[in-house]
Amino acid sequence: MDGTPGRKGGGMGFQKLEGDPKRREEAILRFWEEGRVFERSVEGRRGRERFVFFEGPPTANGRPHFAHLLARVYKDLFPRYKTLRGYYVPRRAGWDCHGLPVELEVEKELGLSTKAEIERLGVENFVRACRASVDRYIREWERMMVRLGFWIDLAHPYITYTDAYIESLWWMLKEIHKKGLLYKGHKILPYCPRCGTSLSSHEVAQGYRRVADPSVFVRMPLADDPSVAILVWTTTPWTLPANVALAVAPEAPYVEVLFRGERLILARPRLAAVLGEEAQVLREFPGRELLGRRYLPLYPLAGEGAYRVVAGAFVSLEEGTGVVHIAPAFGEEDYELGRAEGLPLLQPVDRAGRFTADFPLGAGLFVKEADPKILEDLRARGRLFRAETYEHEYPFCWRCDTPLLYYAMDSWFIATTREKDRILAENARITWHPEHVGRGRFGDFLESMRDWALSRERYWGTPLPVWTCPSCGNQEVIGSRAELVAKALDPDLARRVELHRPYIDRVELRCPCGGRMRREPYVLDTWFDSGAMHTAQWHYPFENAELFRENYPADFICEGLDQTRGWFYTLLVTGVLVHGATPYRRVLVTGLGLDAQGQKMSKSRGNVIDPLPLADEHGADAIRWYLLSESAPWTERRLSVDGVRAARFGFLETVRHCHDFFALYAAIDGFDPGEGVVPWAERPALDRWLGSRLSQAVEEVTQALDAYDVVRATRALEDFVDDLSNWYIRTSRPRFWGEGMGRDKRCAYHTLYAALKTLSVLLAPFVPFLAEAMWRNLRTAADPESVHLADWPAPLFRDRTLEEQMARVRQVVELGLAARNRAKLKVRQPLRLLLVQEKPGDAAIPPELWALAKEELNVLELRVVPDLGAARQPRLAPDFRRLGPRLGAQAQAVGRLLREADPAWARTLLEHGQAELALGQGKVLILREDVQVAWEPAPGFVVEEDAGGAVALDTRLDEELRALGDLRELVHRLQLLRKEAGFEVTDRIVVGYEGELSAVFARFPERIKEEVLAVDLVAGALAGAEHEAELEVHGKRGRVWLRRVGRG
RNA sequence: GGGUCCGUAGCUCAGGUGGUUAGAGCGCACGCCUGAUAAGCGUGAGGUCCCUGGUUCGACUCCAGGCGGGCCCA
Repeated sequence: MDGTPGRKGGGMGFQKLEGDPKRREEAILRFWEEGRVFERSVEGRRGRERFVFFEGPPTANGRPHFAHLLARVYKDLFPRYKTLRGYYVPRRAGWDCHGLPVELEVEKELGLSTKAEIERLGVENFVRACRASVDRYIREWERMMVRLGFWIDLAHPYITYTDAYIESLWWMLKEIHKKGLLYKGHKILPYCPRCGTSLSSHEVAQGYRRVADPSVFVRMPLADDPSVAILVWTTTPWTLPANVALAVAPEAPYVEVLFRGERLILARPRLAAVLGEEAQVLREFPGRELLGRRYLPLYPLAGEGAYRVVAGAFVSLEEGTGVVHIAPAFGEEDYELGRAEGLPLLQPVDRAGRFTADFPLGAGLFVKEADPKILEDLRARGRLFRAETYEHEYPFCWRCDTPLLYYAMDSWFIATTREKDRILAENARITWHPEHVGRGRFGDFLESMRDWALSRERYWGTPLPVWTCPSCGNQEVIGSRAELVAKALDPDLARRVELHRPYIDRVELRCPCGGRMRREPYVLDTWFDSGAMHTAQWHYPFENAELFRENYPADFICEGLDQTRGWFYTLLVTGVLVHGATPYRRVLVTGLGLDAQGQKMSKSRGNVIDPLPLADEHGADAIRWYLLSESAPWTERRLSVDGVRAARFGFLETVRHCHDFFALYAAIDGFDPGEGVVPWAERPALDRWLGSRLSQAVEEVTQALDAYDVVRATRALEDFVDDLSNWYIRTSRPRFWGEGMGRDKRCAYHTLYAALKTLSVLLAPFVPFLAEAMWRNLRTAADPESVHLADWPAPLFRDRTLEEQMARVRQVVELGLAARNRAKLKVRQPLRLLLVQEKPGDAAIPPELWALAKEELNVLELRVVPDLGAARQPRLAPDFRRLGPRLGAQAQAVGRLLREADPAWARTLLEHGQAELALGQGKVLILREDVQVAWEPAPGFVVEEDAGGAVALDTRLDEELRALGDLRELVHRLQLLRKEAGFEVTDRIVVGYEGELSAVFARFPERIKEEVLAVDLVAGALAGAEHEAELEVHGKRGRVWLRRVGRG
């Protein structure tokens, strides 16, 4: 690695890891780049079974933020994991470059807001700006992906704006055309007046919002009897000028009522909701009686055939009045009905969403802004019955947030509905995580499928490859550049033209009739671009037929829930229509990213977190671990910086400390992993336990990842690291302190080494930087250079008995520590005895495991006993229901004596079932049944008990224990002084002492020398001392001097 | 209105197929340990497991209904 000032030890030169996440990760990034590690991790598996991953291309129109990372971490995790498992996992980046989002960004940049302004600037200039904008954002994304360690081939991405990509899209469209599924139609479509184009259903789906709209009831007086009015309801008053008919349900009951002096007609089921109880029903009749009745128009813009009542199958009796206002230009049902009924089509609104001169009252106003004016007018003319507001979901343009209008438009469609069954059947073959999205949300969406409105009247997009002859109406769908050249009037132009507007529009085709065919001036819905990547990324079928075949379908894709209607849909549809089968087998759906307040994190809300500074502060690994371990991928996530910090300090730093502990001693001892390996079966129980736990971790992580259960995998890793750090290393520390390299120490080294090395591989897919840093430090010359080039580990062995025994011992330790805590006796004070109430299996636990508990609890003896009788004493409570009747007046006195009874006497009673109690001059015979018993600790004992067991701690101190306590305390102080003096852990010293403490030095000279690495202890002041201090241990004062004599 | 998910400690979240006393991390309080040390550990306080009803010997868990929230669709 880089210049970490680690201690160089033996041959391996183990070092502590760089502690600063930014410096550590940047060093790893350099290593990866210089060593082409990603490329090698892929190429090294060439020839093995493939694991196919498709990258859902980010839209290159904004900077990446924290919420974007959510799917990204899983998109990186699984390919990395599969690579370690031995699969060949090539994966290329992709960039979604076309479409409204990009145009919008550029419009903002150039200060444009209408299509007219774009035309004035020139489409060529505009399109050039779009490409430049895309290129700029791609670089931002690349920067983020590199820094966070997302491994994907950024050098060879698929880019949707290239001619090659576009050519593949043309080929696909032609295939779809050949199947008769491409058609031009005239339909009512959701339309964005600001962008000047229609939108497809999956685009509309992105933009629903809850809004308050007017809720308006209007009177429509009958032409032949204006004293009676039909009551009509609408939430879009601006469509009223285009009204040409009213629709009723012919079979439903309608009523004419008297309400506050006027006569009104509405559906019977709506009466109570609209008019309350007040209305008086004059007559009831079926809706069909109203058919053909004429009414007085609000605005008489239409001529013949308008303003009559017609039948509508869709009329709802659940809202409004049961009479629906019909404006064929502004609603799909209205349009269809208008065609069927021969109603005129009024279109008083222009393409920018403003009223035309046809409707002078609102001329020039945006329709929604005209609402108040229309209402005011209707009120003044007595036509307004009631106006309220109404909260409902209304679609807005998913990009520019303009309310969408429904317009009758010419548009090109893909007849997806004709292949619906096929698409549904293919969806059934996809494994969804979570399962309910595929069946519920996505399945439902497929069920309600509509034909895909494919064309956009815009500029920066894949041009629709359809040419039409103005003279004969002949149409050609072009499926390749070769075909274009062959049919072009100017083949030379066709050969070199860029396949974008405005260039492509200059290419004209020769029509058999002799006419000059012009291109239909549309571009494609950009979702077609990304949805077609399964094919277009290879420039198939013009190139790479083999690659295409090997990579279809993908084994795994992963994107956010918002892609249900987006990429998941268009990918599936294009795949099924063109290739007849689903393009992906398994999909992992990630949830929305919210901010700390629970608001969706989005650029427009301004609540985004920039991942790069966060990565620099806590590390990309911390971001990853946070996202991966906190909760299931598909849950909605509140993203917080605190969570990232917690992931770092709660887990990653613990891992690093484990590694650094090893590195510290391995360097001192010159540990060589190739030497003196002791077979696992011959190692101490503690080591075998860790080996078994390690194997358990390997099993669990493997199973969990195979099941795509990431949280379970991270939990298994956290549990293992906790055991490693808080039990294995904690209890093994003294094993690393001794001189030389004895057998036990060797076992400890090899065990810890194996655990850390395997751990680094297990961690590699999750936290690739830290794992790499560990691996780089731990690997031998025989190991791959990078952990990401290693093989996934297999479990070594499991010893479940040993795992259970260790769990039991740790439980005893917890109880013992709790007892100490209760007794307020610090662990540094040695105690005589811990009694453990025996549980099944205890007898089989080997002494070396119990020894760990003794050590941890600092007791001289640990004894497993059938019961804790010796440590407890009974306390009696008299049962007056028995004593009263028998003893009468004496009962109270006896009761008092029983309560205060000597424990020894009480024990006799319990053992023999009866005992005599001295009462005054006489005696009373007390039976076992006469008392209730509560057990309390005997003097000198503390008993600790929980569901898992019970222990009793002997808390009595004698002279020896106190002396040992003094010793331990003194040693502790001397260690602190060593640290204070800045000595290395290997420095040998001489200690001088004087004062009351001399007694402790004199009593335990060898123990002290050993513990504090002293070669000599000298009574009195020490000449040339480097450090000197006043000490007090348990009331004994004194003075000590420390001096180094050389390194060990 | 329909689909779907969620509702568990102050916060963020776990809790196959129903089973003693509902957990973790963070935060808080108290303490411990310290040759991993600008680290580590333990203990404690803190819960009507959204509500109501049902099934059951037993429901956080299953069923029904409701309330609240998110996303999506009409």
